[in-house]
Amino acid sequence: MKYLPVNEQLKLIELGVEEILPKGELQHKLERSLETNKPINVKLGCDPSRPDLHLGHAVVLRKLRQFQDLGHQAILVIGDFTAIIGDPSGRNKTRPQLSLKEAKSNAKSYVDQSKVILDINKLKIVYNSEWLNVMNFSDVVKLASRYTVARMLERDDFTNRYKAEIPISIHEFLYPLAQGMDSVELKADVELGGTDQKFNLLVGRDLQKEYGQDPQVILTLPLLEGTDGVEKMSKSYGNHISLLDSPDDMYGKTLSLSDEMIEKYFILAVGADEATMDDIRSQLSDSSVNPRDIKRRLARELVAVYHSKEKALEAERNFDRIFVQKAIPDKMEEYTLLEEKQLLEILLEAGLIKSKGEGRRLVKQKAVIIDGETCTDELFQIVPGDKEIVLKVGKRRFLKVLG
RNA sequence: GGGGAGAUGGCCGAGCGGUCAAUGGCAGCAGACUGUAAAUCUGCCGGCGAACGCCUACGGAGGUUCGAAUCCUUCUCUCCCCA
Repeated sequence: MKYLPVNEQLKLIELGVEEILPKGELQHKLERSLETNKPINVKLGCDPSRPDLHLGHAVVLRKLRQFQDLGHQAILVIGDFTAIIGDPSGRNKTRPQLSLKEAKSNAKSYVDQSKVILDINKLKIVYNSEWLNVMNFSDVVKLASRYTVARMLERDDFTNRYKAEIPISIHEFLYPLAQGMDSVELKADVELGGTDQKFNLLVGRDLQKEYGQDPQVILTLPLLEGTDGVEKMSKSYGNHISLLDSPDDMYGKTLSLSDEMIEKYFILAVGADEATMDDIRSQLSDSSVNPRDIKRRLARELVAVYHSKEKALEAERNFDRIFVQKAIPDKMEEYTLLEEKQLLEILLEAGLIKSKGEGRRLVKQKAVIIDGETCTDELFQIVPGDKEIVLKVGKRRFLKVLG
């Protein structure tokens, strides 16, 4: 493997990064790697407590990919064991604990999805239950003795919860230690994570020192806010753009972002280079350019990254048809009607509404459209006929009813 | 071990025997305006039912009462103070 000169590697690595601690050490490690012609170990832990990945995860995954492209060894640690503890980071509550089985099955789909970003052939995938699940109580005691309560309480989230009199369970203190053991086990040179992971990453560093290892360099990446532009992207906040989202959804959700997020998304989600960013920034500050058009470009590029260029253009055409010309999409869910049925019944079965109560409300609010006509009758019946009927609920829920 | 406080809808938080499917805020949804932006305004916001209404719900289980989120018993959980 031929490596780039250290300063060039550093320049790339630093892109879009929040913090590198300590930076000098990273340079050191890279220099040594160059001299010995050996890759450095770059670790990224993932929490398989949710089965699907979104753009927030993509930020760190892309950084890991970058290390792969630079010729280094990327290690994806599936935190199947740590998921049964539940990461307390950034939470004001104890996390639900998963069973090892649930974690494993989530992990599977996680790895599948990460193929979009990572070079799976060069990726080392490990499960931390391999070493954590075999530790016995005395091993845990020994491990726990290497850290103090005061240091644990340095964490904001613990301090805040403690002050707010919100419970903190003892096992939550074990989370950073467990994650740190991963670094020891893997002899990680670098560990990546979101800024909310800083504490956990530093604990890994400390533990490596305790175990006589060369401590890892920690590299944190900014957290990407979700479509609401406020909270960090998370499925539980419902503000995420999933890597599995269809091109249409991905495009649409991107356009619903607030303008302030455009720049950040270009850097973190698209991975735009400096030249592109200069261009984006100058357009954003130019009052004659409508931010919407820059956002459209963002949406196109985003879809192109996770799907393809063609899909991106198609998504844009669909979007324009639906939201600009207010027409109907050319592809939509279909429903085959066998007998006369109530409209609400159909919508419920097709999943366009959550309950009939919701459906009634929507009809009252003039949000249900049948073939372009606003429906005002909650009890409307649909009879199977020769021609298809298009049902629309709200702005974006469509259903084609076939007779 | 002792003493005190508390557990309410997705979240925060009122209510403290009927008028409570439960004030208010946030989030969400729909409509208007737009660029599926922001801001703003309006409406909705447990389920079933065309509707009178019925069912489920104020940590769990019992009980008192014509009637309980509200009172009692007990269990579970949390926080605080003392040892």
